[in-house]
Amino acid sequence: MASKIKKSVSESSTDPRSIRSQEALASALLVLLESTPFEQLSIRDIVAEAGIGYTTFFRHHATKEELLDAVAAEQIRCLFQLAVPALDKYDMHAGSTALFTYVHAHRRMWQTLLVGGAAGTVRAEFLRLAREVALQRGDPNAWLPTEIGTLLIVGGTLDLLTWWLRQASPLPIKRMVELHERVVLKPVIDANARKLPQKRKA
Amino acid sequence: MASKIKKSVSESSTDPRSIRSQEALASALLVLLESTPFEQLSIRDIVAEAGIGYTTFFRHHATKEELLDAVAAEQIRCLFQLAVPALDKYDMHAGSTALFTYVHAHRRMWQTLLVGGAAGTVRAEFLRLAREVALQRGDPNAWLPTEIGTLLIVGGTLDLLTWWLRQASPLPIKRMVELHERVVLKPVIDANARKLPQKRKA
DNA sequence: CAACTATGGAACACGGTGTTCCATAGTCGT
DNA sequence: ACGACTATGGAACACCGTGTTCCATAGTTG
Repeated sequence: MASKIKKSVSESSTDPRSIRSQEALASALLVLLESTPFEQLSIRDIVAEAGIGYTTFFRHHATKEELLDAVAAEQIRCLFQLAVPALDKYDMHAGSTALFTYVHAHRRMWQTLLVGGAAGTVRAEFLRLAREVALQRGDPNAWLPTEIGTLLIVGGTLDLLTWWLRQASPLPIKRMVELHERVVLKPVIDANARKLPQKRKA
Repeated sequence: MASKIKKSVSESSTDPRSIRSQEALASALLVLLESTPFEQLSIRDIVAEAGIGYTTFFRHHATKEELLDAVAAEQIRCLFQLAVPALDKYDMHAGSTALFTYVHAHRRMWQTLLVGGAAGTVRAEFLRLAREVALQRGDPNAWLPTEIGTLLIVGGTLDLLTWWLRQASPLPIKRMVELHERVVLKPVIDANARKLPQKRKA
């Protein structure tokens, strides 16, 4: 009882039992998300699927949203690594291709994360990550505010991905990459390259 | 007790009392949304604000989501009317300007609808309306699938609006319209118009 | 083996949902 | 103004999910 400063539930102990519980919760959530919208899941559903006790849930996460955040954040980090090059004018094609290829390879999982009720959370997390990168690279003097460029690229990319994941017989990766580059990436990159808010013609 | 086919709560009676209740609920929701995220609102909160009985709520809406849908749908229809011309290549500027002007005039309300927890619902409803329009106008042979064009324009526009509504000291309407046209509308319209790669110039 | 720690589970308080039943007050046709 | 109709408010209720506390137990570590 020495220190009572923080009761943060994210202690992430190294105890095997703790780790097992955490992983059981994470994969249980992913399994359930394949058949049920997130909002409709109760904590009891999740612990039942995970095979752990109800009380134990709260020893790891304060709410089910927190669990979702943790699960989604990890998957998103993976995807984001691949997507970053797409922000680079010269690596655009490679980045875009890697992105769609990866999503296609894990189609089912991304359907549950992007098409289902978790979409809002996922989108927010992506934006958070993207903002970090954009802050370093962004040109403060660009015609297009960095914030907006980030917003439109992340938003457009996720919209495109979500649409793609909904299709019963989806367009080929090549085609999606082409669309992505031309309608999402290129317009923003072009707008970014254009400086000259001051000297306006006529 | 003759027919029991449907218990649809959307009877929308013409009885003055019924109408008063409906309107009280709608404006109560809008008031509460200005201070509280939608998910955190209980039906009890809403009926208290509206000054009607708890039971009465269920005589008009099965869930609070249904109430939100009804309220949002009406506001969205108004905004959409103004936004439609923006989809037209030649009315683009007028449509875009009308859109941002209208939102600015009702800034507070659109903040509650677009920035808060209702954002998902609003986005979905916008898309639904846009799809109707796009289906009639869309060229099935265009390089860009109509669905995707719609998706990107609606998504991009709402992203832009949401960002704008978040700003403490927002950019002027003129500037937003310029951004909107160049980074959201133009790229899609261009992609729609041509089947070949094109050289864009500043 | 012994100290530690995570777990499972029961019991509980609390709050929101949605229903039923009924007395009452508002509405409408005549 | 009167009577038939209908929406309302409210109480009582069943039900379910959340989140806590307490404690016995099983797993972990040295």
